[in-house]
Amino acid sequence: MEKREVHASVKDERLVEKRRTQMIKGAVTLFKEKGFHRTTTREIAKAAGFSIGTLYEYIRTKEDVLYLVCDFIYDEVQEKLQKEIEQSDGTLESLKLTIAYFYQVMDDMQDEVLVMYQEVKALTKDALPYVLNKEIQMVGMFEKVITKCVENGELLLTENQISLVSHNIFVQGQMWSFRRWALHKKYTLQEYVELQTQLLIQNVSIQKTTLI
Amino acid sequence: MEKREVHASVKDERLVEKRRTQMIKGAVTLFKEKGFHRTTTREIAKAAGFSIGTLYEYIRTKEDVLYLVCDFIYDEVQEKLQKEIEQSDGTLESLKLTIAYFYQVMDDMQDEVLVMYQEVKALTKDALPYVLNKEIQMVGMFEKVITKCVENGELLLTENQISLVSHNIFVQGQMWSFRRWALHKKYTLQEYVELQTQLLIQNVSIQKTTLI
Amino acid sequence: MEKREVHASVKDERLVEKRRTQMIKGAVTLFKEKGFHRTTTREIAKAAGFSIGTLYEYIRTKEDVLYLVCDFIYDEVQEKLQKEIEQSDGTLESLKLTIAYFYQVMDDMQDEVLVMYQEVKALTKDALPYVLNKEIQMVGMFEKVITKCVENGELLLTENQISLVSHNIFVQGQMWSFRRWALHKKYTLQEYVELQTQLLIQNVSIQKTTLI
Amino acid sequence: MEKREVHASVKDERLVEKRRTQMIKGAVTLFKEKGFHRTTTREIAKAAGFSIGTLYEYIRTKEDVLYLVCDFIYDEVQEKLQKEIEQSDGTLESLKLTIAYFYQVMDDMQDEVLVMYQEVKALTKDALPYVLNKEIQMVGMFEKVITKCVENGELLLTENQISLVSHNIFVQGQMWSFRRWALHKKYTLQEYVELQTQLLIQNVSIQKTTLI
DNA sequence: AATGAATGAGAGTTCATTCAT
DNA sequence: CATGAATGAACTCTCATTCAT
Repeated sequence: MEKREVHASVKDERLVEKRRTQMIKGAVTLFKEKGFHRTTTREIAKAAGFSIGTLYEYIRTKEDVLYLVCDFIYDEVQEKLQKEIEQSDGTLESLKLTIAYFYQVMDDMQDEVLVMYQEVKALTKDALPYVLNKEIQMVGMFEKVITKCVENGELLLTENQISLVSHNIFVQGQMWSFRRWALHKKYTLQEYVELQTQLLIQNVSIQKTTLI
Repeated sequence: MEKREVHASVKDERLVEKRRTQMIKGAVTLFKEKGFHRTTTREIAKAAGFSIGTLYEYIRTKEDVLYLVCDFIYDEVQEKLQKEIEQSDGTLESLKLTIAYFYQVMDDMQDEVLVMYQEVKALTKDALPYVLNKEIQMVGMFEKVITKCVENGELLLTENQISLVSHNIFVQGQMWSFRRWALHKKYTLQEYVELQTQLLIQNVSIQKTTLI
Repeated sequence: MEKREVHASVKDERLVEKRRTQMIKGAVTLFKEKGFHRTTTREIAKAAGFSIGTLYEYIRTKEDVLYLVCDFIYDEVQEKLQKEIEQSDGTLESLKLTIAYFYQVMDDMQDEVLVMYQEVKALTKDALPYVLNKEIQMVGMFEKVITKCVENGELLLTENQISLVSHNIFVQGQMWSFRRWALHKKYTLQEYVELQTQLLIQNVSIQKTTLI
Repeated sequence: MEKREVHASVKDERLVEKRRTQMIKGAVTLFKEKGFHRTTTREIAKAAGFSIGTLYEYIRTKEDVLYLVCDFIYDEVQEKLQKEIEQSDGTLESLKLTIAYFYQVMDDMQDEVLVMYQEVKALTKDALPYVLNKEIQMVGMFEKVITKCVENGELLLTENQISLVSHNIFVQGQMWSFRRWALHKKYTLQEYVELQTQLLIQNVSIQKTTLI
């Protein structure tokens, strides 16, 4: 699925890139604080460091900002994850590392994740498919790694199970952000990763020792 | 934690109850469709079947509606769950039934769950604690059932694990609503319950047979 | 000029009288506190000790309340003044007493005077003439007393002067209410009366001693 | 006492000044006609010649308009009076001229005076002290002029009397506006000035001739 | 390319008034 | 006669968007 183009009046691509980066950075902070709907375009412009007039040289509507923010966050997460996943070799150990890495990214990008998670529904109908597609892609990445493990004989899972486990991993990564009020009190990131990994993987692995 | 009172100008408690039910019902439909922020008070009044003036006889601000909706949904879910959980006897079978029942409730109340899940963050700061407390209570209910199983020797879990598993169950219940675009395509509710239960419980149970 | 009739649905004249007295009393307190426009009909009803529905059994519009309040205050002041004035015998001494008495009434009815003075302009166009007429009557009362003094040879004033002095006396009586923030700090009522009387009367009196 | 700043979103000070002048002019006309409470913000905007949105670029609340109006009128009156008073040389003649000039200003600004006089009480609690202070200042100006006359031996008045006479002058100036329904029928401005001056000054002056 | 003043549709909320009980 | 729930017109204020400079 191709990227939705956000119209800019300004021609200089370099400048567009630069301004949008400023914009996204400012917007994330604001959205985290007060949510998309309670944030005004003026505030976004100000946080980005330019005037309201200038803001509208780089977007068409306020929702474009939200789209750009979501798009940016997905890309960021996906890019990071991609690199990690390419290194995965189908061993249980590498799967664990991938998951740990993903949770670490979720922790690093807590604010962004929270914003995205809470505000996607505010996207217009025509931006939604693109965004859902992104989610599918990301879940797909986990599916790929897990499938490798299964093919490798390290895990015993049906296709349906693979898919659901992937969803679970993904959502539990987000959970670290959106239920931080409960989880951060009880666990450090390390503990959280450790526990979730135990619950998710160890138990679905082919238990060699017990089988003997 | 005591309930936050929402002020009503109308004295007749019966009537207040009745009107608020109408209001909540209408509001849920609208919030599901367009979200809290895009729904106007006039639309809420109309959906509830009375005039804008009447609406404001039963609430003080628009956010009161959101609070009432959230409060109602929590109570509904909790009440249903409570009954089920009281019957649980600490066997694995009854735990499975409890989870299945919870997922069924989540399915029955899909719209409500989605709304609540997406709009809680729109609540005013002073309503949030009450709502988070509700979540803690509900997670606590699962903790209780699971603890029973552990004490019964049916499961082998540390306290930390019990807590996390409870969070997972709860979130995976909501998942069925908020990721329905992905999950409902792949699984029926029965399959979803079956799969999640397998992943969650069977693997953490004390595997009697394999231990022999 | 005849009294403007305020319509009441209730027939029992006694009751109407009673209810309106309650109403006026409550309204004065409220109007003093927050002004006519910021006072709601509900508040008036409550302060009067009955329901909003009952309030509207005794008036037709909110402005009727204001009219009744103004009418009541004028009547009260006028009645008191009338008695005093009838006793006036055209001596300077009795004029002074009349003025002192008037200022005393203004002091006793501070709240009412303030309300009336500040809210008359809120009266509907068709109530205004009646109210202005009341003012003319009251000024006229002073004119009469002063004229007596002039005829008695106690004062030397033209008709124009008599009229203006009467206005001055009247306004200076109100002043004691509406400039209380300044005057009450500096003077007691006695001092105020003394000083104003000096300035007003002594100096326009036929100065027998100095003429000798 | 420093001026209360009324917030404007617009930066250009010149423009703010200009727009506010338009606003005040329009508002005075409307307030005179229907009073502050019966005038809507839209009407004010329209009378000022711009949209409701623009109005709110220059004020924060409707009450700001009232404050600006009052502030403007006080400043206007005070400025005019200041110039006149500086020229006063302590002779009775110059005092008379000052008073005459003040009454002339009150006549020129009839509408404004009426508005201010009738609507000050509608100001928010936090604007009131500033406004009362203005009144004190203006009364103070008269006190100064009269004191000069006393020091000059032209008048024989105690301090208390000076203060009260100043209040009287001030209120009688306003009277010309707020009792115009009675006074304008009977007197021309000249006559009014003449009569009030006689009553106020001639009689408190040291009557040289009669003392001989 | 950047600015920010201007716009006005539309939002939340209030409250005088009515009328069935 | 008394009540108070219901009504909706009207109000203040906000804010996404435009466009002349």
